[in-house]
Amino acid sequence: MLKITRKVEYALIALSQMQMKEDESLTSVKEISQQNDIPYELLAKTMQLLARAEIVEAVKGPHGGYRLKKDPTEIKMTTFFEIIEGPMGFMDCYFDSNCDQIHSCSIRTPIQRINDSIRDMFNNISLNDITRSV
Amino acid sequence: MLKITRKVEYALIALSQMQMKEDESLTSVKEISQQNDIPYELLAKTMQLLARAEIVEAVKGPHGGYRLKKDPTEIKMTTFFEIIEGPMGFMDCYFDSNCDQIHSCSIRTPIQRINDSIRDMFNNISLNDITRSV
DNA sequence: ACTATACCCGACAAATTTAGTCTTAATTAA
DNA sequence: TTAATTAAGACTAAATTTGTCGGGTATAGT
Ligand code: FES
Ligand code: FES
Repeated sequence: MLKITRKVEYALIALSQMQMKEDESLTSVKEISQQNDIPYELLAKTMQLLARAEIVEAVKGPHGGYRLKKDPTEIKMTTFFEIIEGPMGFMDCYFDSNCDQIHSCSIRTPIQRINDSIRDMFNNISLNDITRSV
Repeated sequence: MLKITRKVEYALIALSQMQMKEDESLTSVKEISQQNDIPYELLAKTMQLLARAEIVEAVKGPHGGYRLKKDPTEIKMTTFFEIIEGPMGFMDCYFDSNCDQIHSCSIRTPIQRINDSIRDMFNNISLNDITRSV
């Protein structure tokens, strides 16, 4: 119930490796997947999500690959998670508000508070906090 | 990836309702499941978990049911979650430590930190913080 | 003693979500 | 032109969550 998914894990590993390299240098999916024994296709799709969100920049063709586009210091983990997995909520009732019991529900408010706390927490952790080498 | 499960949700609703009643009074699974439109069998199994963990006390026979056994103020949410769902970790590698990459893994330490933050957070929220009426 | 009502427990099945695969583009360096 | 790379989406497989079933045990009321 509080577990990171593979896609997030793979993305973090990838970005972490990219950050260890020189600024403008490119890293290919093949490289990362081989070095870390990550399924190529899955990592590829995940990198595409990051590219669409402009976290990384893609360069096609031979010797192509990805490089960082945004400063990881400026990216909140909340944002990062949602890029990869979509909206993040501790309970369903906040997104699909077609919950019948929404008026009578006794735990809605306190769960909402927890939800906010979790978001606060991840708003205050940057991508760089996880992917930096030091 | 950060979502409460039904079993936890149902347990919280149940405990919340029980807390609204008089101290020694009993509440049956049937009662809770009907009033909140929760699948009877699933709620029953969930209550059994709480009974085994001595969060609640079961009384068998006609007019039986459950009553609170421990003070909800004294129960950490971490404990509560783990009673219902088993060990809670942000990444698998902490429990089944048969991860090949555990030595070379670049994100292990930072993820560990997040894991600790989450646990800290839920160690500082009591069951009562969620189930109290006021 | 019998019966109805409650909790107990584990095995099963269905539904949902996550993980992984495959196929077909589009781009570009050499 | 060819090989290497990203892009995108459909598809399958595995894992997890959710819900069901069938048989127990205990006990209050009669
Ligand atoms: S069950 Fe939907 S708001 Fe509580
Ligand atoms: S992948 Fe297992 S410790 Fe990082």
